[in-house]
Parts: sequence; structure tokens; C-alpha cells
Amino acid sequence: MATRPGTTMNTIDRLLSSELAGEIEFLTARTRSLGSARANMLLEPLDLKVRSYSVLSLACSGLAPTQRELAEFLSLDPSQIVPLVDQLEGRGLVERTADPNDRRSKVITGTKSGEQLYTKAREATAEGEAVAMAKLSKAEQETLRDLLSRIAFRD
Amino acid sequence: MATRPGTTMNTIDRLLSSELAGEIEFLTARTRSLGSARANMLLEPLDLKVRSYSVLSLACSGLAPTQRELAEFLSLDPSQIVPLVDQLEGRGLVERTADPNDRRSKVITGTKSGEQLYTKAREATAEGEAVAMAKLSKAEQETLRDLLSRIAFRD
DNA sequence: CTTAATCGTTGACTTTATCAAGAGTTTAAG
DNA sequence: CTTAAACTCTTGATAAAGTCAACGATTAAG
Repeated sequence: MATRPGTTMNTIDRLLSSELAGEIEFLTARTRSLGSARANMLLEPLDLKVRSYSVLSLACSGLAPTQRELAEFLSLDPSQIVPLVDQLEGRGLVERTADPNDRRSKVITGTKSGEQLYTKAREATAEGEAVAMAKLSKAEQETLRDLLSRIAFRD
Repeated sequence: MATRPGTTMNTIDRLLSSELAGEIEFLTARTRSLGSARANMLLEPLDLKVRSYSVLSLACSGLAPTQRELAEFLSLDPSQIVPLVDQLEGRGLVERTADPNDRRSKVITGTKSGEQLYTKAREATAEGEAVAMAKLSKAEQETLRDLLSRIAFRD
């Protein structure tokens, strides 16, 4: 399928007719690439990245996750959680507490200043999300959230 | 918000009530992480990964993309395209051709054997997509594709 | 003709991903 | 109770991916 001569088309519009452009795998990859780039920009003034923000968010959720749980939920290797928590703990934003029920595990919880920073960070990611979904109606946004949630957590 | 004692909950169900679990940014990141892991598994017998598959797909699309266009469409740095094309070209799957209109650019096109491999690879990724979207109705699948496409290519 | 901009490529460097092994803790079996 | 197996965090090695500046060749602008 060739481009009609005479029409000026940018790269994206041209390749949009490819089979790849219709694949969910590709669409999610591109969406998350653009989204995390923007989120990282918005989080930079707070010295956070998407990764550290995600850990901080769960730490401040009141759900008292262990590092193992963070790794599973965030699709990361347990060994990747260690330096993330190290850094946040070093800044006084989260705390490691030995789980009294199972002293192998360490529960990660947000400190006061951790929660204060999280509040600001949450505003940043909310803004990023608003920008990303600007072209969707509120109803469509909720539909997208529901559909993605169901395929991200099937099982 | 604490878990009711007496109920046994796995990690994912517990953390599903977190604020993070409702963020599009997080949902797309998790979806693509699970999806690309599965796609890589299914593509492994063909000695392809999601990355090389994507390049092969666009090379076989008939749209004759340049390396620059591949980079932009795939959200990659131009320097990352080089070894990807090198590898595919070394296997005789794609060809680099100097663009006659602009000899700075190199157009990437699939060879006969490249197209044959792409046919098989496309079946693999289609199966992966079917697994990922198993819990969604056909109508919901098309809705998801449309919504994602609109936020992946806004502008 | 000169200058600036673009494309592919290379190389250096940082970040992220993957994997095996170890110390401490808990669970299960005998 | 004791021993073996399984689990959690941590470390370290290694591979893969991302970022960025610079260069030769080519094209576009003035």
C-alpha cells in the first residue's frame, strides 16, 4: 500500500496504516513509552522517577506491602526493589520494618515527609494522565481504565 | 485501609485497592511488561524478540520506512535501530537501500525470506494478543484498540 | 560558495534487566 | 527436637537497553 503522490504525510501518519499499528502489544508499548517519558519530566522537580514514585505510592497506600509484593505488583525483580527502597529510605521518605508475623519480610511504609511528597507527586502524575487522555471523553477514560485493568490483572 | 483479618488474599488482590492500581500510566506499564514477556516467549523459536519483530513487520509492510522513521514510530533512538537492522540484514531478512530521493536516508524493506518469517511471527504475536485479551469480548477488544490508538498517536 | 541542517553510524556512558548464590528465617517432615 | 526444604532480602556479575555527543556524507538555505 503506497502513499498517494502529491500528498504530504508525516512519518506517523504514513506508518499508521501498517499491520503493526493495530497490535495491542505495540500500542501499549508506545503508550507507556510516551507516558513514562512525560511522567518522568513532571516528577523530576521532586527528584522522583516513575519507578521510585510507584514504590512511594504503594508505601503510602496504607497496605503495608513487603518488598516481595512490590516486586510482583510492579513487574520487577526483587533485587531491583532493594536500591529503590534504599534511595527512598535514605531520603527519609519510607521505612523498612521487619514484619512481626514473618521476620524474613520487610514491610515498606511511608513516613510523614514521604506522604507529603507523595501528595505533590500524585498531582504531577494526575496532570500527566490528564494530558495523555485529553482526547478521550470522561466516559472513554473510565472505559480504558477498566479494560486495561482487566488485562493487566487477569488470572 | 487494612485487610480484614481472617481472609486470605494474594498479593495482587491486596494491592489492587491502592491508588496506583487506578493510574493509566501504571496499567499500561504492567500490561506491556506482561505482554512483551509473553510475546518474547512466543517469538523465541523464530529467533526474534519484540523489537526485531517490530522492525521486520514495518520492513514488510510495503511502506518502505527509513531508519529515522522506524526510530520515531517505535519510540527508539536512531542509534538503536542500527544494530537491529544489522542483525536482520545479516540474516537476510531485510535490506538497506539508499533512498533515491535523499541519499542520506536508507529505506528498509523485507526480503522474500523476511516476509516468510514475518508471516509465522505474526501468527505468534496474534496468539499472544488473543491470550492477553481472552477476558474481553470482541467488541471490548476493538474498543481497547481504538482508545489506545488514540492516546498513542495523539498530536 | 558557504553555512546550516539532516541521516546513519560509532563510541562512551548510564540505567535497567536477568540470574545465581548467600545469610537469616520460617515451615514441614521425620 | 532436628533436619531439610522453602522463602525473603541482599549482593554481585553479566547482559541488554537507553542516552547523548560527535563524525562523514548528503541535502537545503542564503
